[in-house]
Amino acid sequence: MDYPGPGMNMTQCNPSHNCANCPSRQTTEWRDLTGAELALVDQAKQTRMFDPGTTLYDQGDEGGGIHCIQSGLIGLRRLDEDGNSALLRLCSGGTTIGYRAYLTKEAHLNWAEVMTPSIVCFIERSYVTRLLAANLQLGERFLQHAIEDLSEVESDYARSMTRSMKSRFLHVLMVFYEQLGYRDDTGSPTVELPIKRGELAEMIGAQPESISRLIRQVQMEGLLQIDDRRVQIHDMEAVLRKAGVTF
Amino acid sequence: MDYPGPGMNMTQCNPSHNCANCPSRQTTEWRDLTGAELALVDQAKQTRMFDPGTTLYDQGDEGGGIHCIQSGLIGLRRLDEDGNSALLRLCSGGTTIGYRAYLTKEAHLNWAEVMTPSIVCFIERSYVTRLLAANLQLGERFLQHAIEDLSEVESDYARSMTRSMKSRFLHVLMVFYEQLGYRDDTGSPTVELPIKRGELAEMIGAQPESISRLIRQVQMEGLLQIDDRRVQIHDMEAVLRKAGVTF
DNA sequence: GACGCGCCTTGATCTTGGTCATGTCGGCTG
DNA sequence: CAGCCGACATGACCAAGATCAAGGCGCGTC
Repeated sequence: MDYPGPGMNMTQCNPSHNCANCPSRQTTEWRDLTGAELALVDQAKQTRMFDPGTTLYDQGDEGGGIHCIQSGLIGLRRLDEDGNSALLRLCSGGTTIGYRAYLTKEAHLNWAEVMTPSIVCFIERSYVTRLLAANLQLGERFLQHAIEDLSEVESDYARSMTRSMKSRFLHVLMVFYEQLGYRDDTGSPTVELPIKRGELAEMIGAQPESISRLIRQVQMEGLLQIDDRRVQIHDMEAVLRKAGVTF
Repeated sequence: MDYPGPGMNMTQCNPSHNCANCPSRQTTEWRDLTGAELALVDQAKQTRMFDPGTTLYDQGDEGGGIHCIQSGLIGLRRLDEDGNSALLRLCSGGTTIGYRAYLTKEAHLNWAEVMTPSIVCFIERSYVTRLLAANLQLGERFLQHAIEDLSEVESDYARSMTRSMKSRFLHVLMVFYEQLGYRDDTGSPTVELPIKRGELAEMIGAQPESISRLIRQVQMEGLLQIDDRRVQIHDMEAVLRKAGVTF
């Protein structure tokens, strides 16, 4: 595991820090653990740095415990029998993944691939079990997480059945803008995409060539401009409308 | 509300029965309630019979409480801004729906339409809250339900991105066969579809015409035979393979 | 510098599925 | 019985994307 190089878009964190001062903890299930419980997690967790392209767990692996992303970007992929892969979701710092396989005691249904240099903690099954028994709110937090994931996937699913590639493409751009967007020097809404073209394609069930064509098309329509991974939105109104985003 | 007519494929149930002897209760979240808790549900619940085409709740409605399907078939639909509708899921007896809106205190994201004559109980928010406080296992049951729904929707979502219409069509037929299938006099695997063509189309994000064409196509390939709503599977092996079902 | 490689783009062509128009069948109603 | 309506089927045509093939560009390595 190399230390992530300069220029990478990630929070620089000391991997040997403890949970009590983890910048991401407040958005995780662990947010209402007591000091003693937190100390248990600290003692139990294995913190590691991962390079892009590496794997946290494979589809079919036994779900030994829970991964807690401190920083970076993790993609959850699903592979079907014919080798087609879909990128179901991207998870960044402050998210736990693998909780479903833990709770059902079944194998992972997805495959977790590191997309950008990441720091991820792993908490082994037996410790999670102890924590769940000790802290009743923890179970509620997992329920809440499951419900949020469910809402989001269900929306994505409905969208995949009713909207065109273009609409879905614009939608993922808007999701990235919501998470990472800013205004550039000229005041234009701008966002740096964290993933490459082929991965964008996998997010909407398209081929990479279609993404290229969609980019050209929406640029010619004057909706936005994409250079490399920088997206400048020129007509936010129209983009939101075509993406099917409600106000 | 008329009493469902003869010939409909539904469990005949006295709508004024109590939960303790409800045939569907063992598969619901209420399965481990105590006698006293069950009595509370009995007192609180409103049981009604619904005709096909009627609505349990609309997308956007406030999620007042939880619906518990005793018998019949309920479709959960999602409508987008342009009026396109997707049939996300079918729920039958022994399932609770609307728990997400209850738990998040937000509006229903979907729209629940009655597909076949159904008997459905409604339990008002305040009673569910009392039950959740009284019985800790109940929360776990909802967590379990959310996780099962999540797994299923995620699989459907991945399938919608990676597989063709034909594969997805065969897949829904297999799901129906799994739930309702039987062997006819000649021993052929057979299933009576509970919904019409247009609704099959909505389940896979297609148009009704495409379903007609798919039917003709798979019949000509010798995979199966469909007359009206009766499906006879001739080559189960091939159907399962093309549906992407793993053994 | 030459080469290879990954990522991206583009064009040509083909396939899939959508759209539109029309027709049939069966059941229901005046 | 005539007329109507909803569900389904079918054909002709069109459009959105996939597929296949080729090439450009940036970057690391020998």
